[in-house]
Amino acid sequence: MIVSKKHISRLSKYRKALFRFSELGFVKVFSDTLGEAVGVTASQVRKDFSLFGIHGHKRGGYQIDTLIDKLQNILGKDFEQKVIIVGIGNIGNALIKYKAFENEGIKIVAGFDIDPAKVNRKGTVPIFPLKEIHDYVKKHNITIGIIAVPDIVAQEVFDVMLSAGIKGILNFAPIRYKGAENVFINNVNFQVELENVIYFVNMFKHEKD
Amino acid sequence: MIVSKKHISRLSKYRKALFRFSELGFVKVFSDTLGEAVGVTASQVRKDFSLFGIHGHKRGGYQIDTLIDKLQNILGKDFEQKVIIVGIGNIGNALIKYKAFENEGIKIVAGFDIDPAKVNRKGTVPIFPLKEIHDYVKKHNITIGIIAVPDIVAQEVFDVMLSAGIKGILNFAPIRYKGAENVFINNVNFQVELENVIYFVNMFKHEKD
DNA sequence: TAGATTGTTAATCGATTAACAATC
DNA sequence: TAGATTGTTAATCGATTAACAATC
Repeated sequence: MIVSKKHISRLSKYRKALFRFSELGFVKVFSDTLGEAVGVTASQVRKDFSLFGIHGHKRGGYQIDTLIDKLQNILGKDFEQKVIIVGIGNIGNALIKYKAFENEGIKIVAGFDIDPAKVNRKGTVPIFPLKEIHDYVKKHNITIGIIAVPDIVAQEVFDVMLSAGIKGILNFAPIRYKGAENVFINNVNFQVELENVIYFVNMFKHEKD
Repeated sequence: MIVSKKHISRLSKYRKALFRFSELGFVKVFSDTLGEAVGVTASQVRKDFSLFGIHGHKRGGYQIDTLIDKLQNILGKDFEQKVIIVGIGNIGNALIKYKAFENEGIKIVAGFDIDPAKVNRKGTVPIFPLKEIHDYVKKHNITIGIIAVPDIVAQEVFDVMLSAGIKGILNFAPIRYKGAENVFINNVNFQVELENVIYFVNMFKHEKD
């Protein structure tokens, strides 16, 4: 079987729950306890671990610290993951300041924007002109980027990022990219997510009639 | 069959593509054209429409404007959807300023925060103290809210929102809420989304060895 | 009419859950 | 040993795709 986004999303949640358990002083955990903490079945937990070659002890459950180690490794927490971001607008800025990344081995090392007014080479996270992205990415061996630019320029920015060597993108522009064969794209679309809430709330409303 | 998040997300994308087609002067569309534009199969398109009672013409495809009308109705675009947001930090602010909502029948009508320094009753989007949320939501009959507060206060904020009458939440706090039986929650988790990109890029890297 | 496209049913694929033998 | 839990296989569930009769 092949690993899917759902698998990684669950591993991420297991990891988080395990840190909580560990802080509470627990040393081992059972699949049903962990499943309950994360909101999945015990079967799901064991199946997921099995897929990634993670083994527990019959009757003894899983050792929390070794489990965390394995998940750290799978999720790329052994090294700091360097990420760049293009588009220093509202969302770009929010992500740069997003605290959760810092403690999670994810570091936004630089931002890029076409607007010269946004450039700031001396900030905690330096912001460079977009045209410098190629050299920066090559020089620092960056493979992951975030797109947070307006729709109209998204394809153009995407092309530049790919040619610079970016292999994976977290994309906030509601766009289907052309030439996306050799790059992993993960889309986040606020409008779609909100429209889901709107639909299901309205459904519930009408159900009651 | 029951309607899922995936259905609504696809309808949202069909809708967007249809507006593009319409602007280009097209009046009808076939399931395979629309599918290609959105990145799904023609079967999927027809199945989706069928589920929502949307009918085309054998041999004649679907009339774009009536199709748009139906989707507008399903996705709640007949009326302006009023939304409140709690937590006026980086993400909260970014969402308030997010342009895409404005043209899409979604309006963030008010923000709430515990920090008195954030309060601003006269802004384009007024910001009120959190304690006023109950009265506001009741008075304006709001059912949808966004949570963009730090993890530690998220459950508390959630409880207040529910007691005020909120029925659907777009949630940015990486938290599983207690007492979430009668409310629709849609979670957005930047860390998990980025960890997915990291995992699949690293996989690709190691595959090449 | 011949050809093309819908709408729906059947087949396939994938993901989750249940069951249970292995075993600590 | 008896009881509990893993790890894996089988069963179920759900979502997507294929196929094709209906028909414009």
